[in-house]
Amino acid sequence: MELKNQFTGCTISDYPCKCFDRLTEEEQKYLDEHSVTINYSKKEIICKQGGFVSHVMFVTKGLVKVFIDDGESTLVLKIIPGGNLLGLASVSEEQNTYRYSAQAYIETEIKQIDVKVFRELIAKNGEFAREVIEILSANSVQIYGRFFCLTHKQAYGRLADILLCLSDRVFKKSEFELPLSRKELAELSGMSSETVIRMLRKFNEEELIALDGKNLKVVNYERLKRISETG
Amino acid sequence: MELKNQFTGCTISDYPCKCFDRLTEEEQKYLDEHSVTINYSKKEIICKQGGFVSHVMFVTKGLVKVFIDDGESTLVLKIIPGGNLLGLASVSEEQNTYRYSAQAYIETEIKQIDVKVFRELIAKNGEFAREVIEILSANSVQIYGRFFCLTHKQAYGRLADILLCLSDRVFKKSEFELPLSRKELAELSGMSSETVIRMLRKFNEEELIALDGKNLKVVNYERLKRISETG
DNA sequence: CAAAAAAACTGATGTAGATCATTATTATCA
DNA sequence: TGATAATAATGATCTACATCAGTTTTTTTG
Repeated sequence: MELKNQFTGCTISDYPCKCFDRLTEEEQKYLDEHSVTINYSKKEIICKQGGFVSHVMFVTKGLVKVFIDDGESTLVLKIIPGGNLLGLASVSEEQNTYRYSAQAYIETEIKQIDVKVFRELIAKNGEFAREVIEILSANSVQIYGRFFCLTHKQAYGRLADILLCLSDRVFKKSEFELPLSRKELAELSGMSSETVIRMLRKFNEEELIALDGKNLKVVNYERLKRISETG
Repeated sequence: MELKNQFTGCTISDYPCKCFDRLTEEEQKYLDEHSVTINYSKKEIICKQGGFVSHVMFVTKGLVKVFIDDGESTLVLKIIPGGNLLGLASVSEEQNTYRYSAQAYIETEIKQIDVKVFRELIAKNGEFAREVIEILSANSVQIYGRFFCLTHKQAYGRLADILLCLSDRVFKKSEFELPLSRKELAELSGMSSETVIRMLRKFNEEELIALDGKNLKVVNYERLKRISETG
């Protein structure tokens, strides 16, 4: 009976990017002709908040941090693993500048798609447009959840959320090597790195996780989930 | 030289809703035939998070609060004055339930548009689809700003932000009658109502605003702006 | 219009998590 | 490979804001 909604602070949307399936073979080819693939190494900036938009990007592989900052502090909007679009909001003609920055957490491959071509295809192919709208909508929902998480949950819950997100959606296994530093993890869960460190230790001591340096294993999924839900 | 980006916690997007202008006369008529206008009085719920989606809504006049909650606390995503779409994310077929609730702050008139018809028009009319994408993108940008504001600014800055937003975008004048209670104002700026009350008094004492009950006047716009920017 | 309820206000107290200061460890590089 | 820098870890302190507990004012309603 109890209707307890839950919002995960999960940083990625779980809606798969299917928009390219909607293109005809010809359109696919046209798009490919106006695309180019680039590699970024760890820490490299992929696009900069405020800079002119020229491309919509597709993350082929890797892991990308999408964030905004005001010169003093940083808010991570989401992280994008391979198989997802990046900078989709830029298809908007009103927004000729990027509203956020993107940076590679690890080695990352990006397919840059000419934004004009992308726009053309939207106007021409209604099914493609529809799928783009699906993705934009899913992005909104993801942001809402993360927004709720960062504003209304306490630190333990936020950290639990991020760990579950990494395990469930990014690496898709219970044991993995953390590609993020404690500081990056802190930024991601909206707290200080000292707090992250203390809380990770606590989780480790209570055997919710098994942590050894960068190696992390989710041991007690259920309790972690409960912490994520209760705060 | 200093590139100091600013994010307003402003709760509404300033991008005008122009999508209906993209419809042909015939399409307009078709849409109107599948729309209906409803009036809501103060505090009435317009749609409920989790409920089935049947309509996209257009706020003809009034003021609407869009929020999510987990049964314990509430996060106001945005407030929507007359002239804007509500529940646009619902055009997504994947999301057959509302991801947020909406409630009237004051007497509000809503035009309900059959979501199926709305979707049809998107698939049929590329220009319409493009404009819908514009709006979705603008919404994202607005949410990012608010997200940043609520997570990174301190209480004085958040409150200043909201007051400026009300003055600049909602009422479009420097003196107006607050339609929100202190509690609602608190919810909107992500703090307790006691804190709102104390801070409003402080703003009043320092003559940044002139406050008398529900009547509010922005006196020192510049300083309020500075407070909103610095924290 | 009196009584009840809700909203506004005020002061006192508590606390989650930031900040600061320092040491230990790991990674980087000449 | 040793020197240097970055990251990780830990304890002590500090603070912005919430929470609590109460009073006053305004609004609602029978």
